Amino acid sequence: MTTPTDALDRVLHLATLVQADLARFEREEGLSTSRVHLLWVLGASGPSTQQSLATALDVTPRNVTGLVDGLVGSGHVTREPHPGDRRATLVTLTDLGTRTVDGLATSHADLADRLFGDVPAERLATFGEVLDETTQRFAQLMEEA
Amino acid sequence: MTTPTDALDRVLHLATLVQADLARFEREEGLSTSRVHLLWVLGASGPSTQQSLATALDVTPRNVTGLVDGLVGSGHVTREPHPGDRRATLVTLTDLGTRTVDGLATSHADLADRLFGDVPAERLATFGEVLDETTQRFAQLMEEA
DNA sequence: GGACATCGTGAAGTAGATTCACTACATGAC
DNA sequence: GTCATGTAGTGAATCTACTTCACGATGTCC
Repeated sequence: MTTPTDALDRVLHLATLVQADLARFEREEGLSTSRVHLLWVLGASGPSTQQSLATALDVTPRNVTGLVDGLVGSGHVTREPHPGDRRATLVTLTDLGTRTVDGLATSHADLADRLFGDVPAERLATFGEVLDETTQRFAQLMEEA
Repeated sequence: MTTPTDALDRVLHLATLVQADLARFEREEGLSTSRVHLLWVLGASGPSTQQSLATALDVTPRNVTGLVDGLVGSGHVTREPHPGDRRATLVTLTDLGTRTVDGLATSHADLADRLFGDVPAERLATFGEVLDETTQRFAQLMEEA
């Protein structure tokens, strides 16, 4: 018998394990969680201003300055002038940065396959549906509060 | 159709949302994530030496010193002499600390109920089983590496 | 051409975390 | 007993992430 608390605890437990795997990736690449997060967002959204990165990462613009400083230093991104707004800079992935993001995506998909690849389609569908419903329910709870 | 990557992403997404809810709790209590984590461990294991806390939290003993300093200051824990080992100190929850841990447990169970309480038992069972199998598969992958 | 908002960054400070060195105590060998 | 070695906690110094506040340089709109 699975209780609601069981279910939540297991979700959190799995998430913790996956985060540990991410930490391994970070160690191998010599990058911190925050910097990898920034690279990931940059890979998803393309060249971005530091403002938009700050919004996406939910941190202050000042913090992004520091993270980008580090990533410029390690050769993962460059600061390019923004065409059309001389206040802003466009943070852009270098080849190294692109390879890092690709590697992360590959490793992520790989892990997903190894974890869920053998689950029968029907069970996986139920699993996904329950998660979806739950996430929606969560959003609803947030609105009420 | 739910793909393995979908499934993993949704798990991570839900975990992120739940963590946001935890952050709300922390703000309300005026505590940081690390300190709440320490309180939680302390609640689960009872009075502990800083060494064992360091192991449980997977941080250095020096770091525990700082966290306990803060929690002593806020009145959530006390440092008691260890009976039988004068090198060690026993970190113990105060009444306030106990109430905080209880509040966290309640809020956690509450959230779980609101998220999973309406899921039919059979679907919830499947959900729990898939998570369990996956977590075990993860442990197996770690051993191989 | 002002008034006002926006983009990035210097300065200063907080919290979590680390390593290294050191003191106090414990323990087992002799 | 005492001596060697290991363990518990902490001071000092340092790192990263993060914040707020102030400020200069641009953009925008009437």
